[in-house]
Amino acid sequence: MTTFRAIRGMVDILPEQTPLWQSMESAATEILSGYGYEEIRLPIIETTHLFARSIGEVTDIVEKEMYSFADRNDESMTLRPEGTAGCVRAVVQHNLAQTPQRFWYAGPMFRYERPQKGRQRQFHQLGVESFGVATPDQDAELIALSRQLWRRLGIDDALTLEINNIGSAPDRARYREALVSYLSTCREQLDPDSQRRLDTNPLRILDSKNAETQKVLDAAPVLKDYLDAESRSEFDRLLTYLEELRIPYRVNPRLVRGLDYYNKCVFEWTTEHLGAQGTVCGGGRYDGLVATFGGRDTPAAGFAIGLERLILLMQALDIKVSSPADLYVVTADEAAFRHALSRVDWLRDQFPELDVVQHLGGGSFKSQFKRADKSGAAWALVYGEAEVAANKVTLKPLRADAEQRTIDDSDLPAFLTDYLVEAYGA
RNA sequence: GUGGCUGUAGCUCACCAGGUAGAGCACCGGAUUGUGGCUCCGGAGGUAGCGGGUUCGAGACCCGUCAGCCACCCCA
Repeated sequence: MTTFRAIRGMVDILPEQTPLWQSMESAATEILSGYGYEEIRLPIIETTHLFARSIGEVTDIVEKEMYSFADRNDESMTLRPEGTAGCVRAVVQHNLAQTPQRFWYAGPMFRYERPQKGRQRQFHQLGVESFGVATPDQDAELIALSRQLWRRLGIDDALTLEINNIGSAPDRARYREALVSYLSTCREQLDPDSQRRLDTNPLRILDSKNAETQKVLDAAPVLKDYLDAESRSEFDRLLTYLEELRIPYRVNPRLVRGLDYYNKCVFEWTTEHLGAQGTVCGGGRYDGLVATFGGRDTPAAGFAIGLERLILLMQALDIKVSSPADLYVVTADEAAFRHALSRVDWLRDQFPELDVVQHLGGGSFKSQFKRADKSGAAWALVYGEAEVAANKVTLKPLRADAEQRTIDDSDLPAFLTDYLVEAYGA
């Protein structure tokens, strides 16, 4: 007999965890719709070409991290490693961005990496994308929105904003040339990874963690000196907006994102609490991407949140949520169960907001009450022989320190109405 | 993909020059027969990740493999 396990890097989210996920998701969707962002749902599989084109042929994601396979028609398909490419594809395909648009989506992403804390092969992202606004007020809104979410979740203090201006594509091309010619003179002093990147993706050398490499970089040309006046003044405006919003930030001139489509403002929210995988949220502007997918030239910006990392952070900060039941129904025997069945069913119709757990599987009153206690329910509804005979029900408080009482069936709705007001202020 | 550490009950972990496994929590039952939470008593649950080797004998030693963790790398 073979036993099965989830495959490497694919993680089950168990019922114990889902309340935390749900509370995080509902906070996020509330905030997003509060800002006027609309949900868009996209396929998990796209053609391989779509990702290679947008993320970049020589990026690590495309070179070695994609789950790609030939479908039955021998076309190369890929499980999406990120969401922006598919979103932009949909925007172009359906011509959605004739006027400015705000979208969001959430779902699983796939990258073939070595699993680690905060890094899985299937993980979940919440993506937020906006199309059609070229000015930095859009970047500021995206950052402010994310900060609202951190506040709502109670993790605001644990996150810091890093931000950088990587300029326009032509700016970066000129800088790239200067950087390559400088680094080529001291190629020997670079770590092997950086040497390789010199030919493929030189800007990524900037955020190398290698100490020797960083030393070499200290004397390297600075990206900022190659930026045009427009992107500089836009970046300054963005910083002004952030100050207006009282969002602390750190300008990190070596913050370079690993996806080729970014330009101008890029940012990351990072934390110290998660070890090496400390980036919880990352994004920036990608003004050229819609056009490279064949759409009308449309400015755009967005970010993605790593949801597992958010959950990990909430757990590190000991943030808990729980939603125990309201009522737990205890019945003495088969006859009492049958008696209670239609009454409980009626209750569910009349009070849909109540969480009612009915005890199943029989057992002694004692064991049923033990379960009732463990369910976290506020009240036990007890149907015993006496209650059934007299059309009554016993209400036993499980949380509060009070006496149980027995009331007529007909008084139960009034009791529950009062309970709901008391418990939820409804 | 590279290097290091780890892998014993559902969970957190112990034991032992190598002589065929234990604790706490959780779970189930009981302590005058219609009542939980505390306490006490009892019970169930492990082919010691998997495969191979050394040995009279291995969970303990060796090799392989799978998985997790940490760092690199990468990014969310």
